[in-house]
Amino acid sequence: MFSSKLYIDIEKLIKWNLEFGLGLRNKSVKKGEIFLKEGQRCKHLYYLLSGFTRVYYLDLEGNEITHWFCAKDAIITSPFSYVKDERNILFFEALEDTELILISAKQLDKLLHYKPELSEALREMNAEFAMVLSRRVMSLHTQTAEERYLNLMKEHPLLFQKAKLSHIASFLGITQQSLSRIRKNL
Amino acid sequence: MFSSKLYIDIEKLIKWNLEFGLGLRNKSVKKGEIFLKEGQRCKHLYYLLSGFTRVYYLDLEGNEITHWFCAKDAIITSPFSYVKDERNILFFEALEDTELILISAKQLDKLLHYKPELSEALREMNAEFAMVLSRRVMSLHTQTAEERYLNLMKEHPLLFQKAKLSHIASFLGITQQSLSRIRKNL
DNA sequence: GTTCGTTTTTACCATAGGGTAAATTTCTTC
DNA sequence: GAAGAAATTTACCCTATGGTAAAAACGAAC
Repeated sequence: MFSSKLYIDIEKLIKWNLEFGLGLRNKSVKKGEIFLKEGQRCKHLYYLLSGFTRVYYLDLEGNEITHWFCAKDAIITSPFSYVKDERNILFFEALEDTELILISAKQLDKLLHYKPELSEALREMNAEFAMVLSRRVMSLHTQTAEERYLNLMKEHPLLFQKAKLSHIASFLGITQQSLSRIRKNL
Repeated sequence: MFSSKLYIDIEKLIKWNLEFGLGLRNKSVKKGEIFLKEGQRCKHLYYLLSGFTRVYYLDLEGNEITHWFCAKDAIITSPFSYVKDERNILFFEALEDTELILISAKQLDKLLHYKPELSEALREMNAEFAMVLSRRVMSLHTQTAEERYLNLMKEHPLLFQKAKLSHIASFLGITQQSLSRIRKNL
Protein backbone atom coordinates (compact mmCIF):
# COMPACT_ATOMS: atom_id res chain seq x y z
CA MET A 1 0.00 0.00 0.00
CA PHE A 2 2.53 2.62 1.04
CA SER A 3 5.61 0.51 0.68
CA SER A 4 6.59 -0.87 -2.65
CA LYS A 5 4.67 -3.29 -4.74
CA LEU A 6 6.88 -6.06 -6.02
CA TYR A 7 6.95 -6.14 -9.78
CA ILE A 8 7.49 -9.87 -9.69
CA ASP A 9 4.72 -12.23 -10.51
CA ILE A 10 4.26 -14.20 -7.31
CA GLU A 11 3.35 -17.33 -9.27
CA LYS A 12 6.72 -17.12 -10.93
CA LEU A 13 8.49 -16.64 -7.65
CA ILE A 14 6.89 -19.81 -6.30
CA LYS A 15 7.82 -21.71 -9.46
CA TRP A 16 11.42 -20.52 -9.27
CA ASN A 17 11.58 -21.45 -5.63
CA LEU A 18 11.06 -25.10 -6.62
CA GLU A 19 13.05 -24.93 -9.83
CA PHE A 20 16.18 -23.46 -8.28
CA GLY A 21 15.79 -24.99 -4.83
CA LEU A 22 15.82 -21.63 -3.12
CA GLY A 23 14.22 -23.02 0.02
CA LEU A 24 11.97 -20.03 0.65
CA ARG A 25 10.04 -20.29 3.89
CA ASN A 26 6.50 -19.16 4.59
CA LYS A 27 5.33 -17.61 7.80
CA SER A 28 1.85 -17.09 9.24
CA VAL A 29 1.31 -14.40 11.82
CA LYS A 30 -1.83 -13.82 13.80
CA LYS A 31 -3.55 -10.47 14.11
CA GLY A 32 -1.79 -8.37 16.71
CA GLU A 33 1.46 -10.28 16.52
CA ILE A 34 4.71 -8.41 16.12
CA PHE A 35 6.94 -10.39 13.79
CA LEU A 36 9.98 -8.13 13.84
CA LYS A 37 11.17 -6.05 16.76
CA GLU A 38 13.54 -3.17 17.25
CA GLY A 39 17.04 -4.48 17.76
CA GLN A 40 16.43 -7.72 15.87
CA ARG A 41 18.41 -7.95 12.67
CA CYS A 42 16.03 -7.90 9.71
CA LYS A 43 17.37 -10.81 7.68
CA HIS A 44 14.56 -11.06 5.14
CA LEU A 45 12.44 -9.40 2.59
CA TYR A 46 8.88 -10.18 3.60
CA TYR A 47 6.52 -10.73 0.71
CA LEU A 48 2.91 -10.24 1.85
CA LEU A 49 0.80 -13.02 0.40
CA SER A 50 -2.23 -11.84 2.32
CA GLY A 51 -3.16 -9.73 5.33
CA PHE A 52 -2.24 -6.25 6.41
CA THR A 53 0.67 -4.95 8.43
CA ARG A 54 1.98 -1.82 10.04
CA VAL A 55 5.60 -0.74 10.34
CA TYR A 56 6.39 1.56 13.23
CA TYR A 57 9.22 2.82 15.40
CA LEU A 58 9.51 4.50 18.78
CA ASP A 59 10.44 8.14 19.20
CA LEU A 60 12.55 9.38 22.10
CA GLU A 61 9.53 9.59 24.40
CA GLY A 62 8.55 6.03 23.52
CA ASN A 63 5.57 6.93 21.33
CA GLU A 64 4.81 4.57 18.47
CA ILE A 65 5.21 6.34 15.15
CA THR A 66 3.68 4.54 12.19
CA HIS A 67 6.16 4.63 9.36
CA TRP A 68 4.09 2.88 6.73
CA PHE A 69 1.38 0.32 6.08
CA CYS A 70 1.69 -2.71 3.83
CA ALA A 71 -1.01 -4.61 2.04
CA LYS A 72 -1.09 -7.75 -0.10
CA ASP A 73 1.64 -8.12 -2.72
CA ALA A 74 3.90 -5.56 -1.13
CA ILE A 75 7.38 -6.25 0.13
CA ILE A 76 8.41 -5.13 3.57
CA THR A 77 11.87 -4.96 4.95
CA SER A 78 13.98 -2.80 7.19
CA PRO A 79 16.34 -1.34 4.62
CA PHE A 80 18.64 -0.01 7.32
CA SER A 81 19.10 -3.52 8.55
CA TYR A 82 18.71 -5.69 5.43
CA VAL A 83 20.82 -3.69 3.02
CA LYS A 84 23.17 -2.07 5.48
CA ASP A 85 24.07 -3.79 8.68
CA GLU A 86 22.73 -1.12 10.96
CA ARG A 87 20.73 -1.71 14.10
CA ASN A 88 17.10 -2.15 13.19
CA ILE A 89 14.68 0.33 14.76
CA LEU A 90 11.49 -0.86 13.09
CA PHE A 91 8.67 -3.02 14.43
CA PHE A 92 6.51 -5.06 12.03
CA GLU A 93 3.02 -5.67 13.35
CA ALA A 94 0.24 -7.71 11.75
CA LEU A 95 -3.03 -5.78 11.86
CA GLU A 96 -4.81 -8.84 10.45
CA ASP A 97 -3.88 -12.51 10.12
CA THR A 98 -1.06 -12.35 7.63
CA GLU A 99 0.78 -14.78 5.33
CA LEU A 100 4.36 -14.01 4.41
CA ILE A 101 7.08 -15.43 2.21
CA LEU A 102 10.55 -14.84 3.64
CA ILE A 103 13.45 -14.12 1.31
CA SER A 104 16.93 -13.95 2.78
CA ALA A 105 19.76 -12.01 1.17
CA LYS A 106 21.41 -15.31 0.30
CA GLN A 107 18.25 -16.62 -1.36
CA LEU A 108 17.82 -13.37 -3.23
CA ASP A 109 21.39 -13.60 -4.51
CA LYS A 110 20.77 -17.13 -5.68
CA LEU A 111 17.59 -16.11 -7.44
CA LEU A 112 19.33 -13.18 -9.09
CA HIS A 113 22.08 -15.51 -10.22
CA TYR A 114 19.54 -17.60 -12.16
CA LYS A 115 17.32 -14.70 -13.14
CA PRO A 116 19.56 -11.63 -13.45
CA GLU A 117 16.80 -9.74 -15.24
CA LEU A 118 15.02 -9.54 -11.89
CA SER A 119 17.57 -7.00 -10.80
CA GLU A 120 15.77 -4.54 -13.06
CA ALA A 121 12.45 -5.21 -11.33
CA LEU A 122 14.00 -4.69 -7.93
CA ARG A 123 15.61 -1.48 -9.09
CA GLU A 124 12.24 -0.23 -10.25
CA MET A 125 10.72 -1.26 -6.96
CA ASN A 126 13.26 0.77 -5.05
CA ALA A 127 12.76 3.71 -7.39
CA GLU A 128 9.03 3.47 -6.85
CA PHE A 129 9.51 3.41 -3.12
CA ALA A 130 11.72 6.46 -3.28
CA MET A 131 9.00 8.25 -5.21
CA VAL A 132 6.36 7.38 -2.65
CA LEU A 133 8.60 8.76 0.06
CA SER A 134 9.42 11.82 -2.01
CA ARG A 135 5.72 12.57 -2.27
CA ARG A 136 5.34 12.14 1.47
CA VAL A 137 8.11 14.63 2.20
CA MET A 138 6.42 17.01 -0.23
CA SER A 139 3.04 16.61 1.41
CA LEU A 140 4.57 17.19 4.85
CA HIS A 141 6.11 20.39 3.50
CA THR A 142 3.15 21.81 1.64
CA GLN A 143 -0.07 20.44 3.09
CA THR A 144 -1.89 20.97 6.36
CA ALA A 145 -2.72 17.95 8.50
CA GLU A 146 -6.32 18.23 7.34
CA GLU A 147 -5.32 18.12 3.69
CA ARG A 148 -3.10 15.12 4.31
CA TYR A 149 -5.95 13.38 6.11
CA LEU A 150 -8.43 14.02 3.32
CA ASN A 151 -5.93 12.86 0.77
CA LEU A 152 -5.27 9.65 2.65
CA MET A 153 -9.01 9.00 2.95
CA LYS A 154 -9.36 9.44 -0.78
CA GLU A 155 -6.35 7.35 -1.76
CA HIS A 156 -6.72 4.56 0.78
CA PRO A 157 -10.27 4.37 2.12
CA LEU A 158 -9.79 0.73 3.14
CA LEU A 159 -7.02 1.71 5.50
CA PHE A 160 -9.58 3.22 7.84
CA GLN A 161 -11.22 -0.16 8.34
CA LYS A 162 -7.97 -1.89 9.18
CA ALA A 163 -5.89 0.54 11.19
CA LYS A 164 -6.66 2.42 14.37
CA LEU A 165 -6.95 6.19 14.27
CA SER A 166 -3.89 6.46 16.49
CA HIS A 167 -1.88 4.56 13.87
CA ILE A 168 -3.15 6.85 11.16
CA ALA A 169 -2.52 9.99 13.20
CA SER A 170 1.15 9.19 13.72
CA PHE A 171 1.43 8.20 10.06
CA LEU A 172 0.13 11.67 9.18
CA GLY A 173 2.56 13.24 11.62
CA ILE A 174 0.04 14.50 14.16
CA THR A 175 -1.35 13.42 17.53
CA GLN A 176 -4.47 11.37 17.90
CA GLN A 177 -6.22 14.34 19.48
CA SER A 178 -5.45 16.57 16.53
CA LEU A 179 -6.78 13.95 14.15
CA SER A 180 -9.92 13.69 16.24
CA ARG A 181 -10.39 17.45 16.09
CA ILE A 182 -9.87 17.45 12.33
CA ARG A 183 -12.49 14.73 11.91
CA LYS A 184 -14.93 16.67 14.04
CA ASN A 185 -14.62 19.76 11.83
CA LEU A 186 -15.64 17.90 8.68
CA MET B 1 24.66 15.22 -0.58
CA PHE B 2 20.99 14.50 0.02
CA SER B 3 20.29 12.68 -3.16
CA SER B 4 22.06 9.47 -3.96
CA LYS B 5 25.73 8.98 -4.48
CA LEU B 6 26.41 6.91 -7.52
CA TYR B 7 28.28 3.75 -6.68
CA ILE B 8 29.93 3.79 -10.07
CA ASP B 9 33.49 4.82 -10.48
CA ILE B 10 33.28 7.87 -12.70
CA GLU B 11 36.60 6.99 -14.36
CA LYS B 12 35.05 3.72 -15.42
CA LEU B 13 31.96 5.44 -16.74
CA ILE B 14 34.10 7.66 -18.92
CA LYS B 15 36.09 4.66 -20.14
CA TRP B 16 32.91 2.72 -20.97
CA ASN B 17 31.52 5.72 -22.76
CA LEU B 18 34.36 5.46 -25.27
CA GLU B 19 34.54 1.67 -25.29
CA PHE B 20 30.85 1.11 -26.02
CA GLY B 21 30.23 4.28 -27.98
CA LEU B 22 27.52 5.48 -25.63
CA GLY B 23 27.79 9.05 -26.81
CA LEU B 24 27.36 10.61 -23.38
CA ARG B 25 27.20 14.39 -23.47
CA ASN B 26 28.60 16.87 -20.97
CA LYS B 27 26.93 20.07 -19.93
CA SER B 28 28.27 23.13 -18.15
CA VAL B 29 25.89 25.37 -16.29
CA LYS B 30 26.69 28.73 -14.75
CA LYS B 31 25.85 29.70 -11.21
CA GLY B 32 22.22 30.72 -11.00
CA GLU B 33 21.20 28.92 -14.15
CA ILE B 34 18.17 26.63 -14.09
CA PHE B 35 18.92 23.62 -16.25
CA LEU B 36 15.62 21.82 -15.88
CA LYS B 37 12.24 23.45 -15.47
CA GLU B 38 8.79 22.34 -14.39
CA GLY B 39 6.92 20.90 -17.35
CA GLN B 40 10.07 19.91 -19.25
CA ARG B 41 10.45 16.20 -19.60
CA CYS B 42 13.49 15.02 -17.62
CA LYS B 43 15.17 12.80 -20.17
CA HIS B 44 18.45 12.28 -18.34
CA LEU B 45 20.24 11.20 -15.27
CA TYR B 46 22.55 14.07 -14.42
CA TYR B 47 25.87 13.02 -12.97
CA LEU B 48 27.45 15.92 -11.08
CA LEU B 49 31.13 16.09 -11.98
CA SER B 50 31.54 19.28 -9.99
CA GLY B 51 29.52 22.11 -8.55
CA PHE B 52 26.46 22.25 -6.39
CA THR B 53 22.80 22.23 -7.25
CA ARG B 54 19.39 22.62 -5.72
CA VAL B 55 16.21 20.80 -6.68
CA TYR B 56 12.99 22.60 -5.89
CA TYR B 57 9.33 22.76 -6.80
CA LEU B 58 6.53 25.30 -6.42
CA ASP B 59 3.69 24.86 -3.97
CA LEU B 60 0.15 26.01 -4.73
CA GLU B 61 0.93 29.58 -3.64
CA GLY B 62 4.00 29.64 -5.87
CA ASN B 63 6.58 29.40 -3.11
CA GLU B 64 9.81 27.62 -3.96
CA ILE B 65 10.21 24.52 -1.83
CA THR B 66 13.69 23.02 -1.81
CA HIS B 67 13.36 19.29 -2.24
CA TRP B 68 17.03 18.38 -1.99
CA PHE B 69 20.58 19.51 -2.62
CA CYS B 70 23.15 17.68 -4.72
CA ALA B 71 26.89 17.82 -4.52
CA LYS B 72 29.74 16.33 -6.54
CA ASP B 73 29.42 12.68 -7.52
CA ALA B 74 25.70 12.54 -6.91
CA ILE B 75 23.13 11.72 -9.52
CA ILE B 76 20.09 13.93 -9.99
CA THR B 77 17.00 13.14 -11.88
CA SER B 78 13.28 13.69 -11.70
CA PRO B 79 12.19 10.15 -11.01
CA PHE B 80 8.56 11.01 -11.73
CA SER B 81 9.57 12.06 -15.19
CA TYR B 82 12.58 9.84 -16.00
CA VAL B 83 11.23 6.52 -14.76
CA LYS B 84 7.54 7.15 -15.23
CA ASP B 85 6.32 9.45 -17.94
CA GLU B 86 4.61 11.89 -15.63
CA ARG B 87 4.71 15.64 -15.92
CA ASN B 88 7.86 16.94 -14.26
CA ILE B 89 7.34 19.38 -11.40
CA LEU B 90 10.97 19.85 -10.39
CA PHE B 91 13.40 22.67 -11.14
CA PHE B 92 17.15 22.00 -11.14
CA GLU B 93 19.18 25.08 -10.27
CA ALA B 94 22.97 25.44 -10.19
CA LEU B 95 24.04 27.19 -6.99
CA GLU B 96 27.61 27.21 -8.30
CA ASP B 97 29.16 26.71 -11.71
CA THR B 98 28.42 23.07 -12.35
CA GLU B 99 29.66 20.33 -14.70
CA LEU B 100 27.29 17.52 -15.59
CA ILE B 101 27.32 14.28 -17.54
CA LEU B 102 23.96 13.51 -19.13
CA ILE B 103 22.78 9.92 -19.37
CA SER B 104 19.62 9.21 -21.31
CA ALA B 105 17.44 6.16 -20.68
CA LYS B 106 18.59 4.74 -24.00
CA GLN B 107 22.25 5.23 -23.12
CA LEU B 108 21.68 3.68 -19.72
CA ASP B 109 20.04 0.65 -21.34
CA LYS B 110 22.97 0.28 -23.67
CA LEU B 111 25.42 0.52 -20.81
CA LEU B 112 23.46 -2.03 -18.79
CA HIS B 113 23.47 -4.33 -21.78
CA TYR B 114 27.28 -4.37 -21.77
CA LYS B 115 27.66 -4.17 -18.02
CA PRO B 116 24.62 -5.88 -16.49
CA GLU B 117 26.32 -5.98 -13.10
CA LEU B 118 25.74 -2.22 -12.92
CA SER B 119 22.10 -2.90 -12.36
CA GLU B 120 23.06 -3.97 -8.84
CA ALA B 121 24.79 -0.65 -8.20
CA LEU B 122 21.77 1.28 -9.40
CA ARG B 123 19.51 -0.79 -7.25
CA GLU B 124 21.66 0.00 -4.25
CA MET B 125 21.63 3.65 -5.19
CA ASN B 126 17.85 3.68 -5.23
CA ALA B 127 17.71 1.79 -1.96
CA GLU B 128 20.09 4.30 -0.44
CA PHE B 129 17.96 7.17 -1.69
CA ALA B 130 14.85 5.59 -0.21
CA MET B 131 16.66 5.35 3.12
CA VAL B 132 17.65 9.00 3.04
CA LEU B 133 14.03 9.92 2.38
CA SER B 134 12.83 7.54 5.06
CA ARG B 135 15.03 9.32 7.56
CA ARG B 136 13.67 12.65 6.43
CA VAL B 137 10.09 11.55 6.95
CA MET B 138 11.11 10.30 10.39
CA SER B 139 12.77 13.56 11.29
CA LEU B 140 9.73 15.53 10.14
CA HIS B 141 7.61 13.33 12.39
CA THR B 142 9.74 13.32 15.50
CA GLN B 143 11.93 16.40 15.59
CA THR B 144 11.25 20.10 16.06
CA ALA B 145 12.42 22.54 13.42
CA GLU B 146 15.27 23.55 15.74
CA GLU B 147 16.45 19.96 16.08
CA ARG B 148 16.31 19.46 12.33
CA TYR B 149 18.29 22.66 11.83
CA LEU B 150 20.99 21.68 14.32
CA ASN B 151 21.20 18.26 12.77
CA LEU B 152 21.61 19.68 9.29
CA MET B 153 24.33 22.04 10.53
CA LYS B 154 26.16 19.09 12.03
CA GLU B 155 25.79 16.77 9.05
CA HIS B 156 26.31 19.28 6.26
CA PRO B 157 28.13 22.37 7.50
CA LEU B 158 29.32 23.22 3.98
CA LEU B 159 25.74 23.58 2.82
CA PHE B 160 25.50 26.83 4.75
CA GLN B 161 28.20 28.38 2.60
CA LYS B 162 26.54 27.41 -0.65
CA ALA B 163 22.81 27.75 -0.17
CA LYS B 164 20.72 30.69 0.95
CA LEU B 165 18.88 30.50 4.24
CA SER B 166 15.59 30.64 2.42
CA HIS B 167 16.59 27.49 0.51
CA ILE B 168 17.51 25.78 3.73
CA ALA B 169 14.34 26.89 5.51
CA SER B 170 12.07 25.35 2.90
CA PHE B 171 14.22 22.23 2.88
CA LEU B 172 13.62 21.97 6.62
CA GLY B 173 9.92 22.54 6.11
CA ILE B 174 9.65 25.95 7.75
CA THR B 175 9.53 29.59 6.67
CA GLN B 176 12.59 31.76 6.40
CA GLN B 177 11.33 33.84 9.32
CA SER B 178 11.05 30.82 11.55
CA LEU B 179 14.56 29.77 10.65
CA SER B 180 15.79 33.24 11.45
CA ARG B 181 14.09 33.12 14.85
CA ILE B 182 15.61 29.72 15.55
CA ARG B 183 19.08 31.00 14.68
CA LYS B 184 18.59 33.97 16.97
CA ASN B 185 17.76 31.75 19.93
CA LEU B 186 21.05 29.83 19.68
C1' DG C 1 -26.82 -7.38 28.72
C1' DT C 2 -23.06 -6.16 32.26
C1' DT C 3 -18.35 -5.48 33.01
C1' DC C 4 -13.86 -4.28 31.92
C1' DG C 5 -10.48 -2.72 28.86
C1' DT C 6 -9.46 -0.26 24.87
C1' DT C 7 -10.15 3.40 21.61
C1' DT C 8 -11.80 7.81 20.54
C1' DT C 9 -13.46 12.28 21.62
C1' DT C 10 -13.68 16.46 24.14
C1' DA C 11 -12.02 20.43 26.72
C1' DC C 12 -8.72 23.05 28.55
C1' DC C 13 -4.52 25.87 28.00
C1' DA C 14 0.33 26.15 26.01
C1' DT C 15 3.50 26.78 22.21
C1' DA C 16 5.80 26.23 17.76
C1' DG C 17 5.60 28.06 13.75
C1' DG C 18 2.99 31.02 9.99
C1' DG C 19 1.85 35.62 7.63
C1' DT C 20 2.56 40.39 6.80
C1' DA C 21 5.30 44.16 6.67
C1' DA C 22 8.99 46.90 7.72
C1' DA C 23 13.85 47.42 9.14
C1' DT C 24 18.36 46.01 8.62
C1' DT C 25 22.25 43.83 6.76
C1' DT C 26 24.82 42.01 2.98
C1' DC C 27 26.02 41.72 -1.77
C1' DT C 28 26.63 43.78 -6.58
C1' DT C 29 27.78 46.81 -9.68
C1' DC C 30 29.26 50.84 -11.37
C1' DG D 1 32.46 53.81 -1.81
C1' DA D 2 27.60 55.02 -3.20
C1' DA D 3 23.34 53.31 -4.94
C1' DG D 4 20.38 49.80 -5.62
C1' DA D 5 19.05 45.08 -5.25
C1' DA D 6 18.79 41.00 -2.69
C1' DA D 7 18.93 38.43 1.57
C1' DT D 8 18.08 38.29 6.30
C1' DT D 9 16.21 39.71 10.60
C1' DT D 10 12.83 41.65 13.54
C1' DA D 11 8.30 42.63 15.39
C1' DC D 12 3.73 42.23 15.41
C1' DC D 13 -0.31 39.20 15.98
C1' DC D 14 -2.59 34.77 14.52
C1' DT D 15 -3.50 29.79 13.98
C1' DA D 16 -2.59 24.95 13.82
C1' DT D 17 -1.18 21.58 16.51
C1' DG D 18 0.62 19.68 21.07
C1' DG D 19 0.01 18.04 26.01
C1' DT D 20 -2.71 16.67 29.88
C1' DA D 21 -6.62 14.82 31.72
C1' DA D 22 -11.11 13.45 31.87
C1' DA D 23 -15.36 11.80 29.58
C1' DA D 24 -17.59 9.11 26.29
C1' DA D 25 -18.02 5.44 23.02
C1' DC D 26 -16.97 1.04 21.48
C1' DG D 27 -15.96 -3.99 21.78
C1' DA D 28 -14.83 -8.36 23.64
C1' DA D 29 -15.79 -11.78 27.09
C1' DC D 30 -18.44 -13.89 30.28
